[in-house]
Amino acid sequence: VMILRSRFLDARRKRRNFSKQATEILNEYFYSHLSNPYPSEEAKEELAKKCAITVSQVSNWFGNKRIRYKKNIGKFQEEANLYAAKTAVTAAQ
Amino acid sequence: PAETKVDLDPNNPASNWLHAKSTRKKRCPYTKHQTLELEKEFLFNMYLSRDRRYEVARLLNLTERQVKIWFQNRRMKMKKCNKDRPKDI
DNA sequence: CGGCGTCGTAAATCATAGTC
DNA sequence: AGACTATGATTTACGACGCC
Repeated sequence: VMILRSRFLDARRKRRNFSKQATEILNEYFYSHLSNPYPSEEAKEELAKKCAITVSQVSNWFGNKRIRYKKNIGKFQEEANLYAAKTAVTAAQ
Repeated sequence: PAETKVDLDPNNPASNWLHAKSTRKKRCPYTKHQTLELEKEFLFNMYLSRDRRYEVARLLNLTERQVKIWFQNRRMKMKKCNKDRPKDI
């Protein structure tokens, strides 16, 4: 039992990348809240539901995204423009 | 008029959400031995008395503050595990 | 007031997935 | 296959705030 338990916990590190749609949703939120990319608990829950992942995973994603973005804004410029354009189109209609 | 340089801070992207005090100690991963002993102590009791904390810190060559924070983090970890996996195995 | 509690996070690091 | 990069998760260390 303890072995099974520990294996389950270790399995958290055997991750799979999130789906393309999930990453899309998270990025849309991140780049449309670039001035304050800190979703509230409620917003996290909604994102988690839409992405079919856990709230913890949403928190992890934003933590990683914020630090990696800040560390190299240039590298994310193209991505930033892409999502900025996308949300602009969405807002337009 | 090139102006091709990347905007590290001047532009509007507004990365005002910077954090991190300059005085913050760099994260220093603990050794297997330190972690194992801390885990054993945690198994014994989730909350540490002042005396016990002093002893553990001395034995593991950590500061009392580090031991205190380790226990705080460990309790949060336990809580998070319970939240992500409510059911029993 | 002082010290330890939780909560949310930064930053570094880990471990594996994905790509070339 | 192997080296290298991307990415999700975990580990230290605090700041903010709460309670006694």
